Amino acid sequence: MSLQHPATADLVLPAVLHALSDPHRLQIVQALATSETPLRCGTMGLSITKSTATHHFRVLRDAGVIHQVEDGTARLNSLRREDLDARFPGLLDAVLGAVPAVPA
Amino acid sequence: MSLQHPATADLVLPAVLHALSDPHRLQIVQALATSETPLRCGTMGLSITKSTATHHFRVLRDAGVIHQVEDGTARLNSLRREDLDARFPGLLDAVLGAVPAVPA
DNA sequence: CCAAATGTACGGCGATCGTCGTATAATCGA
DNA sequence: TCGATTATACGACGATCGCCGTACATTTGG
Repeated sequence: MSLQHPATADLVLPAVLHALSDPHRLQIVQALATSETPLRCGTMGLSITKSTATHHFRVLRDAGVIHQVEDGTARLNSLRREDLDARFPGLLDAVLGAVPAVPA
Repeated sequence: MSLQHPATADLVLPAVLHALSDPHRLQIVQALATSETPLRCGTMGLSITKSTATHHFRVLRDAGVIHQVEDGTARLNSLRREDLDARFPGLLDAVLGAVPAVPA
């Protein structure tokens, strides 16, 4: 049995924006965006406990920002780029472009 | 004494996204975006009490999304378009483009 | 001057959020 | 088989959120 993900048409803006409004979740999204391949939960350098990380991944998945597939004991995460672009054109790119925007 | 607004350089993405993650606040932002001139708080058809509205306007102002100037007993609200575009290029447009995206 | 209008401040309410610890399930490697 | 690894589930905690009612401050108009 696979994991629950909202359909593209069911993505709602407030939920997506809320999912993106947490620094840790933004870090996850950025890590996925800069990766060629799906990433496991434990490989993103999050400075939080595993249970908290699980919570954040769930928020992102429930909002439709990421897609998760089980792979043994691990879980492979990927960005739902096309779905987000289809539903909210330009939004993801704008957020990703703004994330590293805290230079010296 | 005028109202407190964060400087453009002090705008932070999570706070802005959080401010935009509420339907009522999105409604305010959309109303301001589609208006040629600044709008008073009471002219946006919000189905909430005045004190709740005050709260939402404060969240938007603290995040740097809107600008408020006092005008007699009223308060004139405007979008900080240029500041947001400078700090987070494309973000506001993407959000505004996505807002009416819940048709039948 | 007084009343109406506009919006804020304060306090309270239930709900959600972010965090954690502990316990648990599932898979892989020795 | 057994232990290590990966991640979840559950319950708890304080903090914040969204909402409201009431009281208040300020300005405008009669």
